[in-house]
Amino acid sequence: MTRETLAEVLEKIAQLLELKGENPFKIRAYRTGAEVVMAHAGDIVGLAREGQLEGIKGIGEALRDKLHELATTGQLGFYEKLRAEFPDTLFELFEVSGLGPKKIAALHRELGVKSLTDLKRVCEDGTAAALSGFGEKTVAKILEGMAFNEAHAGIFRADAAAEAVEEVLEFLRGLEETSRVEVAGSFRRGKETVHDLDFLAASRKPGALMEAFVTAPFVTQVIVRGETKSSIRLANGLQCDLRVVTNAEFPYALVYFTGSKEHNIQLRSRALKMGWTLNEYVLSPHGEKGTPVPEDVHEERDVHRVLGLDFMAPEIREGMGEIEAAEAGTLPELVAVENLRGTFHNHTTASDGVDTLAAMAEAAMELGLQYLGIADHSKSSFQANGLDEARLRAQIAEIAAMNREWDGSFRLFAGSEVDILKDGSLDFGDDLLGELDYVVASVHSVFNLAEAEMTKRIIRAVENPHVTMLGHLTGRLLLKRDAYAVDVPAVIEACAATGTMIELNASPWRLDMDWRWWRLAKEKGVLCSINPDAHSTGGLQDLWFGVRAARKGWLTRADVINCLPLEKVTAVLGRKRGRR
DNA sequence: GCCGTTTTCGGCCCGACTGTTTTCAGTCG
Repeated sequence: MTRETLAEVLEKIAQLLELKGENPFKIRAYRTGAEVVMAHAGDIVGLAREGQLEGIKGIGEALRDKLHELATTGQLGFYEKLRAEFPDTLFELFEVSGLGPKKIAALHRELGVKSLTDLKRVCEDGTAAALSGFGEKTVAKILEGMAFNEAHAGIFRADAAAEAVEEVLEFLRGLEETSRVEVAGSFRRGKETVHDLDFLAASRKPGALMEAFVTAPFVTQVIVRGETKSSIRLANGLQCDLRVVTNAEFPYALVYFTGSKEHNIQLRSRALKMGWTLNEYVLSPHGEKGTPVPEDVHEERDVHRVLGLDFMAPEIREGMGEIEAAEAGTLPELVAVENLRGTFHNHTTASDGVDTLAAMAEAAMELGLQYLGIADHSKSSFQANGLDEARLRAQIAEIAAMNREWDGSFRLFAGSEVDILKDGSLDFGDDLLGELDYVVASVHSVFNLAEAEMTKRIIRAVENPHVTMLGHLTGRLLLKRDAYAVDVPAVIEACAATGTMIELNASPWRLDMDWRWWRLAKEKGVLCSINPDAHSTGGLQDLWFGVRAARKGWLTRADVINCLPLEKVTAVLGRKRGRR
């Protein structure tokens, strides 16, 4: 029994109660319970088993008993009984944008809809549109939502992929048949989403290695089983390919299977010009009077070296000028996670975070950071329990008091993630914004403006001298919600003109602003802030995803404000206000 | 279903938007 399972069952119960149209506050109690279970600092599973959940806020008598039953027996009668009332496949419908519990319940009750297949049918044959509360537009929206999901089916965010990578790599590294193993493909290149995972191993006993791989505990399906290549599927549906080569082939194979395709094409044509032919296993003389092949190739960087190139980090291998730069010796020294000295844009229990100010600070110190910026939501973000003026002023005072305690060894910066309202004005007045160490301005509402209007709105916010940085520029949620319409280059231009930084939101759901825009931003002189948008202490770890995206955008430590040490960062935070 | 206290039950986060309605329900953030 794991923490995740406990929380999952509570969340599932909440969904089932929604379908039944239960009291919304009871439903919320189960949701809160699930969050509390996930966020609890101690051994929540052990406590549940021992019946020691007393005194945990959000877990009352009923949830206490249910968690105890679940932790001791692995089952929960109440849950099983609820589940029996609806088909399991009905839950797929919750993933469709525009469909909530009421509509799903109606579709199930009135039309016997049990699955996505049923849903599509009743939408297309007109029966859904005839239901009370439904209409043409509703049905069109549902079909649109289904099409979006279908278009993104089989794609996984980097966080889900990262967990799988860790598990598979650990397993493969533990095998005696494995001499070397790496993850390759788009995951290694730091892409924000992946279709599948590519693993590459070197071994003298490929047969035994393959056998171990296809019978590993994480395998739910063997798709292909061969001597040098096998494909399996994990429980979450992610496909993992393993290719096994010899030690001598490994550097070439790693280059080849890391890609990208465009990068590889350019590399191969470069090899041709030098009298070689390059494939996934070897570099060999090309044609009659081919060039003799260098022998000292043991690592990936040796492949680059013999081709007359500086080492190119996997993240920049997108065929976007990296080979030319590697030849000229002008590749940037990419930012690394160890370069980060602090970070901005983090939430606490004051708004919608699950950990306190003190806990967040503690976690930042444990990560070796020198400072942490707090930016809870502002009052218009009701759903996130945004702070009003009085609560924010209280938080500023609380932060000041904590900073006095630390005596300069660590610092919290008092900020706000202030809502950019529909017209581009901000949720707080300039007087209050002026009391903060820094301000992140973000759009959280009215996503459906026309591009010109949205662009104008954001630029107006950026022009406020108190806005230090722009939060999650496009509002996208990967695989869930597209970016709203906005002219990104125009916003970058405005940020450059006003001395406003742009956030690289490191949450694996966002990774916004997208890596494809950072080279333009850098060229314009816009500073980046890699922000985890952490809603818990664990969320600070998302910085890792942000750094990967920053590296894909060719950013160096000089381009990222939170690489600055504490003694230098304050001045840069205040630079925009100072230039008025 | 939880919490806090008024110690036995009432309050629990709010507003915009959309589409279906004709005054509001559902969804989303």
